[in-house]
Amino acid sequence: MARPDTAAAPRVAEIALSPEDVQARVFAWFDVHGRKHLPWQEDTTPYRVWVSEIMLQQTQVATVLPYYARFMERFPEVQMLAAADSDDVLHLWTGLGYYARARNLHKAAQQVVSEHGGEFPVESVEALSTLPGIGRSTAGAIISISTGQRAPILDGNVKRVLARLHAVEGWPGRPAVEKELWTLAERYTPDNRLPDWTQAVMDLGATLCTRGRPDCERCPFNDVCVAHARGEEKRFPESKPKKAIPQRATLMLLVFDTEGRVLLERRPPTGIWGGLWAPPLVEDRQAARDWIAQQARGAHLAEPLASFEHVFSHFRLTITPQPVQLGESGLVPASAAEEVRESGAGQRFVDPAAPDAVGLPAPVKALLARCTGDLFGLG
DNA sequence: CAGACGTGGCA
DNA sequence: TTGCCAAGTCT
Repeated sequence: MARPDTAAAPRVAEIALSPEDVQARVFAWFDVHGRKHLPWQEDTTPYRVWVSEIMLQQTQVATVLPYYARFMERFPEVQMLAAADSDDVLHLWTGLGYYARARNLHKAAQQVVSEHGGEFPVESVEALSTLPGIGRSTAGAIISISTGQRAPILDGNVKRVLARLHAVEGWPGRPAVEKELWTLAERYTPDNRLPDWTQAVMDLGATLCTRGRPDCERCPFNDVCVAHARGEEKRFPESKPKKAIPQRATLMLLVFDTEGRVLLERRPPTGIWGGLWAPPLVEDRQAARDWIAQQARGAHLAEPLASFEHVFSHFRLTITPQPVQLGESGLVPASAAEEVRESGAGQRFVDPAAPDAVGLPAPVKALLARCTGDLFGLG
């Protein structure tokens, strides 16, 4: 009679290969084509692997490389990271994005030192996952790479490989689909060579089974891959449902002191650019006037110099820089700047030419460079 | 569960 | 120029 798995479109198609066969092919491919000399592969302590895995979340290897080098030079051991000032950690993360990763990294380091005697709890995925910023996949990667214990991973690369190999229907962001992929990841995870396995499956996805132009010619599974057999490798994994992104607008107050330095405020610990430094952001001109009345008496607003649009994955932000002129003529009287400077904690002036001295969001850095140039041009 | 959270690369 | 998305986790 009609079998349900062929009558209705199956969510997951099976392949004519045992897990042992799959593992053997992956290892054979990895031995020839895998990446074996990335910086975090040289000395696979839990700490070094952990830092790399956090940086690599939603971030490509080429982007991470320089950040990882600077970070490990500054914080070679977890104790040094735990003892560091949060500004130093954020500074090293400037430009990498997803700054909650840096905040969690710092917090987790302190937990490892204070609650685990400086040793990462790598005895289990569950124990490791209690640290902030470490989810199931990152825990699996750290454990398998640094200890060799059997622990599956499911990052974007592995999702793509498995979704194509088994023609898994649905967007992997949906929990039900992700669950199917975890089941497959668990099935194929071997009992030996765990560090190689974890690196190999990610390499396969990152260098061969890529999103845009999968190189099926060179793929060790091109004879069994269901998506490839259907000529639909580009259709898997299915993409996220599109949604119109909302618009947000904000004014950025550019307050300068007599030395041409710009005022920064520390942004709230949560939300966009959380914990980083940026010029004060306000809703509208009235809020700008209120801010000035409170922070720098006697100042007045000038016209905006330029506008800047930054597109995040989930909203579009229009930033209109609002220079604040203090006093009657020229730029800023020292007395007024002094007033602002002393107005509260969480504020500081920095040289726009060297904004990297503190953690600063990339778009803000670009905007500052433009606007200060314009402003001084008026000079 | 669905949305929030960055940036740079690429077509 | 615009849209999509890359080694995910947290709320």
